Amino acid sequence: MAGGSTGAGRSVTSRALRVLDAFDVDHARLTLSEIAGRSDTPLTTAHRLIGELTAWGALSRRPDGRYEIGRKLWDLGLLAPVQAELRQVASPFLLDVHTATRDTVHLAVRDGATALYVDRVSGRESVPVVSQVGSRLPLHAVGVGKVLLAAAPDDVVEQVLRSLTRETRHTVVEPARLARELAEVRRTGAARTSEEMSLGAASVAVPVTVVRGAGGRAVVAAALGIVVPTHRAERDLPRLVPVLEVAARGIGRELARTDEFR
Amino acid sequence: MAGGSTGAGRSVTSRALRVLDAFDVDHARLTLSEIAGRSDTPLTTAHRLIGELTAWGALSRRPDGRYEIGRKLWDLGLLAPVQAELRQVASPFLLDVHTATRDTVHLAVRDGATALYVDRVSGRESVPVVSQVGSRLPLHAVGVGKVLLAAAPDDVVEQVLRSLTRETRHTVVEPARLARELAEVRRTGAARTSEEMSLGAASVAVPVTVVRGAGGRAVVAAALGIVVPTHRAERDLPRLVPVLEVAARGIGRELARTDEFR
DNA sequence: TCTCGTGCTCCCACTCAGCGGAAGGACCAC
DNA sequence: GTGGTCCTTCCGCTGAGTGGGAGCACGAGA
Repeated sequence: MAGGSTGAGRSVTSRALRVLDAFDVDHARLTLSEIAGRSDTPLTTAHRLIGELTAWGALSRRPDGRYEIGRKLWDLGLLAPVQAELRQVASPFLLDVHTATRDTVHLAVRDGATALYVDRVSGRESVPVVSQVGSRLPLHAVGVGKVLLAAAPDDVVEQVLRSLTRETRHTVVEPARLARELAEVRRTGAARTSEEMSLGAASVAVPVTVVRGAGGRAVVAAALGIVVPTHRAERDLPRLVPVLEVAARGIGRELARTDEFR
Repeated sequence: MAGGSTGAGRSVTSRALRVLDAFDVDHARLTLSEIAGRSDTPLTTAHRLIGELTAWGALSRRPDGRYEIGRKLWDLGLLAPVQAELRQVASPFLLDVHTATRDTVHLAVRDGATALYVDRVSGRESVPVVSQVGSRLPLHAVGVGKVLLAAAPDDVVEQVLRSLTRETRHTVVEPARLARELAEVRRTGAARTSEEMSLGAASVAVPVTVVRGAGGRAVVAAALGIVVPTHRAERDLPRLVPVLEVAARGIGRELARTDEFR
C-alpha cells in the first residue's frame, strides 16, 4: 500500500467498521467529508467504503446528500441478545409499572463501568431525564447504576470508586461515602438518588435477580428504576419501592424460565 | 486469488457484510461453521472476518462458542432514522392508547411492499400477534398495512394486488375486493381486519398524517393500529377508532413541528 | 483406552482487491 | 467571474486478503 500514514487499523474490514464508528448519538447524520475526517480515513477510501456500506444497507443516503444509519443495521441491532431476551420479557412489567405510576420507568444492565439503558417508558410529567434507550450513564450517579454497582465484581467497584465524576453538585464523589451507600443498597435491596445526575430528578431502583437451576446462585441480571420530579420524591419514592420489587421479581422469575437466558 | 469458486461478492467488505447477513430472526445464534455455510464463505475466511467483527463489537461470542449480534451494532441500529424521529415522537401516544385500552398497539411504516413495525406496546390479553418490533408483514393482511397501502403510490398498489399471499383462510386474496377495501379505507380513514393474518385476532388502524408547511400536501407517514381478540372485535373495534384518531393526530402534529422530519 | 467425527484455529505463499493521490465536476457565495 | 467546498471518477502499484491444508480440542461410541 502507498504511504501508510493512516496509523491505526490496517485491514479493510477494520476501516469499514471505523467508518461506522463515525456515527454516534450526536452525529447521526454526516456528510462524506465529515465521515472521512471523523474516522481518519482518506476521503477517497471513505467514499468507496461508504459506497459499499450503502449498497448493502448499513448506511443510507438522504436527499440532502448526508448519510445516516440504514434500516438493515437497525434490523440486525434488534437481534442483539441483551435486549432480545431481557427486553421482551421485561416489557410488559415496565408497562405495568408505568400504568400504575405514570412515571418514567427504566431498565438497565451493567456494561463495563457504565449503566446501559436497554428499555424505557417515558412518564407524563416533564422530568429532566437524560437517559434514552441505548445511552450509557455513570454507575455512581443514577439509581439503576448504584444497584448494578452494588452487585458488581470487586474490581469493577474499585475501578469506579477510583474515578467518580461530578455530574451535578449533588453527585456523590467521595469513594468512602459511595462505598457506604453500596453497602446500604445490598442490605435494603434498593438504591435512591436525588439530583445526582440531573437537577430536578430523583430516583429509586431495585435489582432484577435471576436464580438459575435448583438452589443455584442468585445473579443480578438488570436493574429496574423509576424517576420522579424532586418535589414528589419524599412522598412518592418510598411507596414506589414495593411496586418496583413486584415487577422485578416477575421479570426475574420469567427470565429464569427462559432457558435461552445465558 | 486462488480458485474463485465463491460466486457473488468479491470485495472484502461485501464478504464481511455477507457474514452479518447470516443472522436473522430465526438464526440469532450461530456457530462458525453455520455462518460460513449460510454466507457461502470458505470456513477459514469466515473465521478471519468474524474475528475482526468480534474485535470491533459487531458480533460477540457466547460462552458456548456461538456468535451473536454484539452491542455495538445494537447501539448503531438505534441511530437509524425511521425509528429515531418517529418512535420518539410517537412513543408517549402509544402509551396513552395502551393505558386507555390495555390492548396491543402498533406503529408501522411502509417499507417497499411490506409493513415495517417500528414500535409496539403489548397488551394484557393473549392475542396471537405475529408482529414484533422490526418485523415485516404483508400489507394486504394487516390493519396498519391496509392503511399504508391505501396511501401508497399506484405502482406499489398494483404490485401488491398482483401477488396477494394467503396467510389464513380469511385473508383477502381477490385483487378486486382488496381494491374496494382500499377505496373504503381512503373514504372512512380507517381499516379493519379480522383473522386475515392470524386466527383469533382482529384489528383496526388509522393513518398518521403529516402536513408539511402552510397549506402543504398531507402525507401519510405511518399507521397506528390496535389488535384485539376476535371475540371482542364487534363490540370494541368501532369505539377504538376515535381513540386511535386522537393519538394519530397528536403524532402527526408533533411530527410536523419537528423540522428534522424529512 | 483407542478410534472416529465434528468443529475450530493457525499457517503461509500467491495474487488480485484495495489503496489513495490527482484531476475533474457540481454547486454555492461573494 | 473567481474562489471555495464538497463529491466523484480514474488508474497503476503493492501488500492485505485469501483459502487449502495441517493440526488441535473435545466428545461419542466401540
